[in-house]
Amino acid sequence: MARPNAGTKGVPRLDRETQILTIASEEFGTYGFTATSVAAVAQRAGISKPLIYNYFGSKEGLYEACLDRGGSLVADEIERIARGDAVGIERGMQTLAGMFSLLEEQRYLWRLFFDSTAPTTGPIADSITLYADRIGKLAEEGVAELMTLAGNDDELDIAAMTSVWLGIVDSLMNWWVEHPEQTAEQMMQRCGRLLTALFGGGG
Amino acid sequence: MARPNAGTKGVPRLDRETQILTIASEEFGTYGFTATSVAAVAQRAGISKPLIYNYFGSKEGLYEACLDRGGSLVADEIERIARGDAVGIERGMQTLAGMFSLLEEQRYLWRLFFDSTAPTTGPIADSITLYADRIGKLAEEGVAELMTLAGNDDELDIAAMTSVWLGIVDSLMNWWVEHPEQTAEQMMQRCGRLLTALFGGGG
DNA sequence: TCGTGGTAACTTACCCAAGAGTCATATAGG
DNA sequence: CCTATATGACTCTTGGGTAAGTTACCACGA
Repeated sequence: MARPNAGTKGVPRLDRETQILTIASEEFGTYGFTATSVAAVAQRAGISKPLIYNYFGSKEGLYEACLDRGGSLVADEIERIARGDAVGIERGMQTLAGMFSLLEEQRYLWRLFFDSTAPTTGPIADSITLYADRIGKLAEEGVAELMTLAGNDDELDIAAMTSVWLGIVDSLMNWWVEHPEQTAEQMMQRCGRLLTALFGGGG
Repeated sequence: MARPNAGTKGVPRLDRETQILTIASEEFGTYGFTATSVAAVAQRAGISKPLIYNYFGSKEGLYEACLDRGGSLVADEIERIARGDAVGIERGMQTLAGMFSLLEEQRYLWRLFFDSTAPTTGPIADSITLYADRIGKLAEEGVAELMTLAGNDDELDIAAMTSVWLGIVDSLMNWWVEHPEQTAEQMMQRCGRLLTALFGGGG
């Protein structure tokens, strides 16, 4: 039977994998794990579904590969900033600045680790936990420093504040996704003004 | 053919609808629109799937009914607080207090309006927009007041800050869901301490 | 230079499970 | 006997996953 194009493209596996991962990350990050279909990724990549299964094994395998690529990127950057000597709010602002400049061209990446539609058991959950914990741990460390400066070392307070901080980053990332024309630099300046308003407006 | 229990329960329609809505709201709020199955709701209610379709027409109809019940509840409360004379951070804290005491027994309700897996077109999207806008508008009003006090009236700044504020509420609600033993009163006191730490720790 | 066979890249057409939605029918009570 | 309440057993679509085959290219011996 005629099978037009079968095997005619000859793209090396690594190149193809990279292309698929880039597209898949964007789809997963934009629509979430559940709402993303493997067929849609294949179509956007201009290839057929089985090729993806051939290279990544399953939808979960594909998501995991996306996580591994994006996770190291984000976690490494946050770790780099954590090794600096900024503390309290200043450390938070520097982390934001790092995220903005790192993710300017792939803002959706942030959402991969906080996707509520991803499986909660199995290898994906493990991988998410790995990176979310790595990110969360650094966040908690920064928050704990801030709280200590204020004389508060209640564990639940720190946990709640960490959750709030991650929520703030999440909100800003989502807002940024919805305002594609905003540059990383503009976002950073905006955050500075918001902070000023917070401290000057009603406290 | 034998159909055990068909029609034997005799529960009045309104009672049954209320029971279904309570269960469905919890499922939708906990797992999201997509991940919730009508069959699961039916099973938890101890009835069959067709009865739900008979009363609510479709899965979307069921979700819409949940939104209508929960939306008025939440939006009314926030509006009540907005009519008070608190401004700036104080208004934010009062809104939080209102949410905590209103939703103590149904914390998942908050998530109904910010469910990323819900349809983005059709009647559901309209209904979500209706309530999310009502809530979002009040949030924006409060944020705008705060910003004005600080001498900032940039529209994008206000929009971003509103998004952050809603993200904060969202984080706190999610954290609360994961800490069922915490009372509304404890949450409120915790928020007070977090605010203190923020202003005392690194600004 | 020319087969020729092995392998990497790739596709069509299918299977199958899950879940939304429907139909025809059954029971109880006024 | 008529209506409201209720159900078992379907259908149909969507989407993850697979079997089996096709094409291009390259190494290698005659």
